[in-house]
Amino acid sequence: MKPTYLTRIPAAEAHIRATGERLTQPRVAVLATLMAADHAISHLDAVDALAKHHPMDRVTVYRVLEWLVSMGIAHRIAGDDRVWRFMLTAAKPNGKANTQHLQHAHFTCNDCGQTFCLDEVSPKLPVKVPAGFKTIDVDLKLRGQCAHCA
Amino acid sequence: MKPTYLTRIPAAEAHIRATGERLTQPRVAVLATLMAADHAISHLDAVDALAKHHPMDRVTVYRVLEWLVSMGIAHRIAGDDRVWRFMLTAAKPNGKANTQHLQHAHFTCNDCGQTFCLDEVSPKLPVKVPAGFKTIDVDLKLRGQCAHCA
DNA sequence: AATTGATTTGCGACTCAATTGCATCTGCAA
DNA sequence: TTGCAGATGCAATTGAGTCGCAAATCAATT
Repeated sequence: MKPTYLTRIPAAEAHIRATGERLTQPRVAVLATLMAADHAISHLDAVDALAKHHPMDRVTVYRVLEWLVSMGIAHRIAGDDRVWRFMLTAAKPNGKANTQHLQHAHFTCNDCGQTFCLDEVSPKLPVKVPAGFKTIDVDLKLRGQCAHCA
Repeated sequence: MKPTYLTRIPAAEAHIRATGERLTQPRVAVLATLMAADHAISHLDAVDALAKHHPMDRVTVYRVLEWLVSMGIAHRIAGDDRVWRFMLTAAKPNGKANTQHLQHAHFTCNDCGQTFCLDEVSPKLPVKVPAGFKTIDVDLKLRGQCAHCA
């Protein structure tokens, strides 16, 4: 069954409660929206999706998204169009759970424009940094065609 | 010797002439500025740097930068602050020429904020894409401390 | 050297994602 | 139930990047 906004609400509530922070309607609604998406969505995507079930101010959506990132529940991806996109930290196109936290790998489809999270990232980097450079964080971005558009 | 704006002008002129396109003052000045930088610079960085030797309209700088990218002379990097940064295609922190295909690997220093291009990128990707996904382009971004800030 | 015509540049106005300030509201604990 | 820190809504603002158009510039040709 495809996950929908409504079926995600209980899980969203539980997830937010687990943080120990305040449980608010906007937080539940935004997180449920994020959970219902199988790819990274922009702030505007979220506002549009929310308008149907739970309309709220754009600024609130920005702030909730930012809060979710600060809680480690979601992460932010810089798109080629200068628009942030957001995605659940654990979500993957194949539905597997997240096992590694060191690196992010994203795949953006040139045709439909959707961005997916990839797992199976090996800790071995294909690049050498110059002497004296110290790597702390890695972000790998692929572009091409997703399975749906191929 | 540290490359400066003035010493880069002849090389910039030659590079632009080699494209067969029109040789204009703004193109020379922007390219020389890019050549004088050992790291990726933003549009605003370029405008500020140019103000000293060759002030020009900020829109022109945008257009020249874009033109340099379309000519393959420079490339564009999406920063974490939603600002594009530009860099000579061949420039590397160690001065070596570009030899490999695994497109771009960049290193951004968390302390000074500068972005460098990395070479020695192997064509082996540390990630498996799901079945049906076809990778066309790759962009690898590292964050950490550069040699100067370590 | 002057003419011409296509490109490029400068300037102003504009777009749009994202942010900020502030008054009001709300979740939660006492 | 109440108090209040923290969250939300709304309006205004910021700042990178873009667009339209008139004026300037490059380079090919006479």
